[in-house]
Amino acid sequence: MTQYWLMKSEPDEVSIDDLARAPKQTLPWTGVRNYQARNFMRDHMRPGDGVLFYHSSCAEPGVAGLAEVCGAAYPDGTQFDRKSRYFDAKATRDAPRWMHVDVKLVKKTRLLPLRVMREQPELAGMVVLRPGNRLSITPVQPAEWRAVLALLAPERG
DNA sequence: GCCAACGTTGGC
DNA sequence: GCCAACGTTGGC
Repeated sequence: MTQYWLMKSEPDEVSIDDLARAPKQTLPWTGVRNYQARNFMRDHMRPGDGVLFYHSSCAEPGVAGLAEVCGAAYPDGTQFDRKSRYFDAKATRDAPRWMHVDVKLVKKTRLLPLRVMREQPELAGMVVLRPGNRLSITPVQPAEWRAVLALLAPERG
């Protein structure tokens, strides 16, 4: 059964346009260094799961597009790379600590600002909107997914 | 740049 | 295993 997720990315690092320009419009979701977020990718994501691609830590945070999970989780190469800011000295090839999935663009949408999302009663329960939430990957309920898609529908301008 | 929230680390 | 200190996230 398809599940839905919200995945945060800083557009200065990886934006929805970067995803659109990537080969096969697919990028590996590297650099996650939080166990809960890793566990979502490793244990719960399935190919075809829906992803809200969210821009964070920027002038206008919000949902910038739709994407989907493609493939199962596999070890994050950056944990072994001494030159990477994501290097993890405690990770080994035999016992990798950090796993990630690949994410493929479905479509870039107009921006749905966080500010607008907060105004929607049907989105009030979204994990990402909870005060103090810092988790970079959060589950999205089917009803929340449908509500976001409705808010992004072109006829709503 | 501020600061609240919260995850991680490490001493005990 | 507790918990204080510290670092990071991320909206504002």
